[in-house]
Amino acid sequence: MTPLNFIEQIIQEDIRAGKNNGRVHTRFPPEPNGYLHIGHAKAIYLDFGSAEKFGGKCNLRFDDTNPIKEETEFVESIKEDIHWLGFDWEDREFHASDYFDKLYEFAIDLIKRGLAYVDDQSSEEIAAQKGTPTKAGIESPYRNRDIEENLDLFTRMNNGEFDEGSHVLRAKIDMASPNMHMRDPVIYRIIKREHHRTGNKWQVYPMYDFAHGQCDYFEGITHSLCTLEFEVHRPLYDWLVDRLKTGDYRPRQIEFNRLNLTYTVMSKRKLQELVMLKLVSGWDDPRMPTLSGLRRRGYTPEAIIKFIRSIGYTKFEAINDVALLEHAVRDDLNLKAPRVFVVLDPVKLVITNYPEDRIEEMEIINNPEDESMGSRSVPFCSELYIEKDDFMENPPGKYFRLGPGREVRLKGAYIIKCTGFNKNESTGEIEEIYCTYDPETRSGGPAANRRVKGTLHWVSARHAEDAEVRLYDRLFNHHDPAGQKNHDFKEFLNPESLKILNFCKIEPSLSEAKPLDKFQFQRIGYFCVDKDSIPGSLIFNRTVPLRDTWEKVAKK
RNA sequence: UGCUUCGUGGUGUAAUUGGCAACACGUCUGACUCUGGAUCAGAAGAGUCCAGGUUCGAGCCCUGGCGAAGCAACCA
Repeated sequence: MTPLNFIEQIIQEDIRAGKNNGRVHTRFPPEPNGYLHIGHAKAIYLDFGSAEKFGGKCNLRFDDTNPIKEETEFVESIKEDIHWLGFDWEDREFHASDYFDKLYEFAIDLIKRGLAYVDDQSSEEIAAQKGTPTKAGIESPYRNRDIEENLDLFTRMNNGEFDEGSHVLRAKIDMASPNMHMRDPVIYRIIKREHHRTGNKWQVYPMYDFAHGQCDYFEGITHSLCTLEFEVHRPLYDWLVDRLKTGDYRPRQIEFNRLNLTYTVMSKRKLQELVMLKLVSGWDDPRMPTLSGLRRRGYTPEAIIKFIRSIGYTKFEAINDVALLEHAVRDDLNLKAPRVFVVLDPVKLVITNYPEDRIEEMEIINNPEDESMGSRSVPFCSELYIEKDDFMENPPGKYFRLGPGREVRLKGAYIIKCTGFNKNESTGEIEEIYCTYDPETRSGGPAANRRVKGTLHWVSARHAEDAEVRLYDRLFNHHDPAGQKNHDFKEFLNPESLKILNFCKIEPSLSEAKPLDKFQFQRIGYFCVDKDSIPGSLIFNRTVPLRDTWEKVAKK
């Protein structure tokens, strides 16, 4: 049992205190103006997870109060991503726009109670009167218009009689409040744009602050969980709910820290910028922290949830090390991903004493972590490919792989000894390596236990197929690209975040792999079949490399 | 010279009627291994932003500082 986070503790106390008859009902309220990212996954896990933990429910509610920014395309991707993560809202899919009539009525009610007024000033004038955080604002000349005039003007605003920006409806609260959000906030503005759900029914649309708490109230939400930047909105949230509610029930807003990850950016605006400027291939580019990007990269929902559980929920604005995310996905894929042989950067290896016309089928275990995943057979012959990296002409002592005169194990096959190599003298490149094999050392054979320093993966040159492999790395080369004063985050894009390898050699069993299938390329990393693959021309995305201690040794 | 919130190993999170600062990631050893993976064993690393106070005893309570973030969209 993991201990309850501070929000779950509050919920538990509310239940004990009998608030809202002990009900727990949360909501996840995305704005359909972009794709969900891993920060949303943190909110989703809290919203759906805590409801589930206390026997409550969680609604999906699209916060679609601004028709300029929102589109149906995003609604579909958001639903797909939530389901992918493993959560379900059953029949409770709502939209803020479902409540436009009720919100409008409430606005009328506030006007009638003398708590809202129409302001004819421009946004610049209103902003100028708002004051600053350290200086009180001044009241609008329209603040004390009479109720009938307000009613008439607001009605005409919605009838389309006025231009956008010419009038707004404001709540009448306190222009001297130390909280800027209480200084007569705008609650309705004129927007003459077709809404993706209500069409042209409305000419006025409520602001976020005028919609969120009331929608919570209409839906019977008990705990409205959001990120820290809404902390200063809470007095306004409560002010509005207080004027709307008729009984004891009331929703409660609680704020938690948003998710920040090192070496990436998390704001929707910045992600959108990367997409628009084509600095990435799209919202689902495998380097993006979007859920669709992570999915395409090869992340599993289980890995994402495990990561989110490990970072917790607090009020401290943290930047989480992406290494923790990478650990979570390795941990998950280690148990799930079948092992296969793929040579990324091939060099030909010829076994000179192996009969040229002979082919053996080697039985290879699919996953040493899970026997139930069985085994497969991999063809072996006298011509193989191994990694260029796995051979050195003059290897240092700590190098456990192949070099002149050295012995290594070919995994699942034989021990071989290097007898020579062919080097292109003009380029310095090794073109072919020559070895002899010891027939007694076949895996499971009489001399199979002989110890050698290294084990290499390989593929048969006569059976291998070509594939494209995309090596993804961190999108940025600064741990906090968005947090650098006087620098645009795009300055820190990592020019090596994608390397494409075109003639990688894959073992024959992989030819039937389907998009999203995940594998461990033995000794290299975890990879996932890309959706752009077509039969006979596979593309693999690197999810994350294996922990590689040789790489560390080599750097020293 | 406002309001709100936050300061615990490198990173993140615990320590819930005050009781030896714990866990995970990362780092570094070593063992094992037909993946330089995984697994196993171990180590280093904070005395809790600072200064006072209450107390037998303070990360936790009190006072005063310091530092950081958010807030001045007809965005959410």
